[in-house]
Amino acid sequence: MNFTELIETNGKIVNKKKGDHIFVQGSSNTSIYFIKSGLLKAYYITEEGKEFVKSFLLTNDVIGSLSSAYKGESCSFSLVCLEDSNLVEIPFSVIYSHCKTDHLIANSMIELLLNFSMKKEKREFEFLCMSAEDRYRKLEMDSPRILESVTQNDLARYLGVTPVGLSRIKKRVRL
Amino acid sequence: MNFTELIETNGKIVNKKKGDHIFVQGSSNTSIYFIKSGLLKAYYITEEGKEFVKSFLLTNDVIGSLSSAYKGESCSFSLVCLEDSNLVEIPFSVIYSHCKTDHLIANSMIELLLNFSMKKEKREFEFLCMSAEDRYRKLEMDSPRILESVTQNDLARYLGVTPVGLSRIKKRVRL
DNA sequence: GAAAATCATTAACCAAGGTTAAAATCTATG
DNA sequence: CATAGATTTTAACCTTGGTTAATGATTTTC
Repeated sequence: MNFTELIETNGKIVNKKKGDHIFVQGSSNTSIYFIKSGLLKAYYITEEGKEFVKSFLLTNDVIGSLSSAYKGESCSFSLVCLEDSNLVEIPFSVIYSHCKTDHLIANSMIELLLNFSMKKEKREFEFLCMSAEDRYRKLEMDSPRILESVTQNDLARYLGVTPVGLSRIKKRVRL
Repeated sequence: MNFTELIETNGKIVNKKKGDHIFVQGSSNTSIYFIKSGLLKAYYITEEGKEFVKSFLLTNDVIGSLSSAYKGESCSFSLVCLEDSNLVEIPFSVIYSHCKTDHLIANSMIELLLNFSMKKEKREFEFLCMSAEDRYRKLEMDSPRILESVTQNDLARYLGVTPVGLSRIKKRVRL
C-alpha cells in the first residue's frame, strides 16, 4: 500500500465552512489533516490574550498538532477555516503504526517530515535574519495567493507585527 | 540493525578543535553529524555580511545541512566549533538508503525528524510570540549551559538582537 | 608580562514598531 | 438602503532596539 492509498482508505473527508474550527488550543486532537481545497489559519493565543498566526494552509498542505498527536499533550495552537475548506482527516496513530511495518508508508512519512522541517527552517531564517518589511516584501513575491486572500489583521499577526505596524510598512513599500 | 549500530558501523569519528569549521555556507556537505561532546554554533551570514546564530549544538544533538544533504543544493549556513568537539559523521545517503529497506532505521529516522520538527516549531513560536527580553529570560531558565558557555555576541545573534541590545536587556533584567 | 585583540558596557542619537484612539472604508445583512 | 460591525488608515506619543563610537574589562598571543 502506498501513502496516498492509506489516506484514501483510512481518511475521512471533512467539509468545513468559513469560520469553523478544526481544533482549538488546549484541547486534544490526534489527527493529521490533508488540505484538499480552501484556506485555513493556524494560530496561537498567548497568556495575555494576544493572537499570533503560525501559518496559513492552502491546497496540498498538511497540518496537525504534533504536541497532541505525537506527544499526547494538548494542542499548542488552534486551526480555523478562513474559507470553506475540504480536508481529509486521518488519525496520526494510523499513519504511525503503518510506518512500523510498511516501508512505503515510512518513507513517505520521512519525505513529508523532511519537507516540513525545511519549511520550518525557512521561517526560522526569516524571523532571525529579516526585518518585518523584508518579510512582507518576500510574501508579496512568493505567496500572492495569501496576500490577496487574508485580512491585514491576520497578515500582520503572521509577519510578527501589529495591524497598525503593517499598515505603515505597506505605506512605506508603496512609495 | 538498529539506528545506533548503523551510526557506529558506518560513522566516522571526527575530532575538531575550537574554531574549526565542519562546513561553511555556500559549500556542499552531505553528511549528518551526531555530537558526542563539545559545543558548536550553526550560523548564517547574510548578503550584507551580518551574522545570525541559527542554533547552538550540545552533546547528543544532531545536525546537518538539509538543503545540501537532501536537496543537493549548497549549505545555507556554516557550522563551527566553539569548544573542542567530538562528532560522528555519516553520509545522509547511507541513512536515507537504509530507510528504504530497514524498518528500524526508518522509524528511528521518523523519530528524529519528529523531534527536530518540534524543536523548530518551538523556536518559531519564540520569535513569533515572544519579545527579545522574554527569549533571554527563557534561555536563562531552560539552557544555563549555553548562557554560561557562549559569548554575549553569539548569544545576542542567537536571540535576534545586537550585542549592544543584549547588554541593555541584561541590565534591565538585573534590576 | 606587555601588546594586541576580543568582548562587554555605556552613551547619544535614530528608526522601527507598539499602543491607543479616532477617522475613514468596506461589508453584511436586516 | 441603512445601520451595525469589521477592517484599514492615520496620528500622537512611547518603548525597544539599531548604529556608532568611546571606554573598560578580559583574553590571547608573542
